[in-house]
Amino acid sequence: MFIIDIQNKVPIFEQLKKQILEFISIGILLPNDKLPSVRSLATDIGVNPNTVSKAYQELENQGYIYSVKGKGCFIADNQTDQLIKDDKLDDFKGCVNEMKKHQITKDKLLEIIEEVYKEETV
Amino acid sequence: MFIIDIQNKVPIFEQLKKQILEFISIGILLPNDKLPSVRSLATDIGVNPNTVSKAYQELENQGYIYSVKGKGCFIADNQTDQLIKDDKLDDFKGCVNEMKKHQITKDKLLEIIEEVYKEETV
Amino acid sequence: MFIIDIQNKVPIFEQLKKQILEFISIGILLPNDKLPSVRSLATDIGVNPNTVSKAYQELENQGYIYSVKGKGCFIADNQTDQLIKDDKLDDFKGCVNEMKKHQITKDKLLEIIEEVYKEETV
Amino acid sequence: MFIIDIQNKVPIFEQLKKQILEFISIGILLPNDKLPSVRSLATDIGVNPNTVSKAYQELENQGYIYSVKGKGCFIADNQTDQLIKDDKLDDFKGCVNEMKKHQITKDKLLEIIEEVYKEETV
DNA sequence: GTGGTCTAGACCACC
DNA sequence: GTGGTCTAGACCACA
Repeated sequence: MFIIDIQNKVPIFEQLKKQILEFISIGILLPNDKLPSVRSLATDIGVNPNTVSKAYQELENQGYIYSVKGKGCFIADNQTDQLIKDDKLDDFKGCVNEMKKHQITKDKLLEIIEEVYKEETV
Repeated sequence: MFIIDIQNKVPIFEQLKKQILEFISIGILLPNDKLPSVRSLATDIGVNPNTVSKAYQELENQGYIYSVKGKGCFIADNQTDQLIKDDKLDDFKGCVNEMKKHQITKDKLLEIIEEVYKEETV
Repeated sequence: MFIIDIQNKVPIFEQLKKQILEFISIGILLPNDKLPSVRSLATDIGVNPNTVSKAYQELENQGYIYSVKGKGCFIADNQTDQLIKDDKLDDFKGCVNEMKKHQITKDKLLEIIEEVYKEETV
Repeated sequence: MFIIDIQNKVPIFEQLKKQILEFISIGILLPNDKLPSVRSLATDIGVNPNTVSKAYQELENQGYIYSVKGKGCFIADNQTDQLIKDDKLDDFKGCVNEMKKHQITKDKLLEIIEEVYKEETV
């Protein structure tokens, strides 16, 4: 289910977080769905349990999931997917600002958006 | 001329690289222009010369500048500004792909672009 | 395993890079093999860890190895040995061109090649 | 007459030396020919006179040229061109050894030599 | 434990 | 003066 790339510079726990958020955003993980246990997920993707634990803890601190002692971790229910999308849009805005700083024209950006959204989803 | 934020988590030498690339991209630094010397820039922005040196060396390895022992560092002359913009556009494309993955609509993105490009440049 | 000559004018980190590339080329170091840790190698060959680190980082930037924080450095897996050999052959071509410029005859070169390849490997 | 590339990593005085040796090797500069004066050559190619002087001094130390006070520098006459070619062949031998170390086959090298020597001289 | 960044201060080659 | 290399020793993030 989860794919992590050890060669990638972004830390493993961040990759995990990102994928979980993506699944929530898309609707694969719904509010109150149970996440895999730290230990099982760790062995599944071949990483240290501490790493999975760190990802879960950060997600919990940010309110995207909640943990129940002795039961596991679950997706939070308060418009989580919308919060995630807002975060992502903030990222996008930052990116656009970068482009503007480099004096890249609006048209170039629109062109790229058209191109990306025309492609079939893989 | 250069502003670095020592508190920021992004490494100082990366901040430096980014600003130099920005200046090239905008046209403030033109091909064959001389960059400040390692030592002078280091004292200017209050960091160790090694840190500036690392930034310069990485820029050189990436072909954006060239260094001449005993003379200084200079902006490379091969359409450097265009190469930088292309790199940036690649970043943007990656970002748009991210948005698409999160099932964010094209309209949202267009909206944000309009918003950013309407603002006065600071 | 690695031998560096501190007297030599070629920088230590370059000597290191060269030997690592040689080992990859020969097949002593295979894709995804782990390189010695920065610190252990540094003490082994009696240099500063920063020096080893610089060698590793340059090899990474050039795509020959990849590093994972908290785990170590590993040989890259994309036909790295072939890429290195191609680089070397480019060097050779440049060298032959030099000889031609100096109006050295082809026969002289062939003679030397025979001589070198006849010798026992040390 | 002389072409120096400031962007090149090899020091200017080395580039100069190399070109003078090349001209001797080819026969453009003959024994007892006069080399341009340090100052005139320096202004011609736009470098510091010290740099030209250093090149000349090293060539003199190595016996390729001789200087006469108040008159200038001249090409030495004792089989200079042959000495240069021998030096170059030593370089070539070193290069071939490098190739052998990387387990590159003799055939590959022969192939490249054929290729280079088939080309028209530019 | 690992690699990555940074400082302080030294020495060298080149111009 | 310039950039390039190296050491010693520190601190951080990641696993």
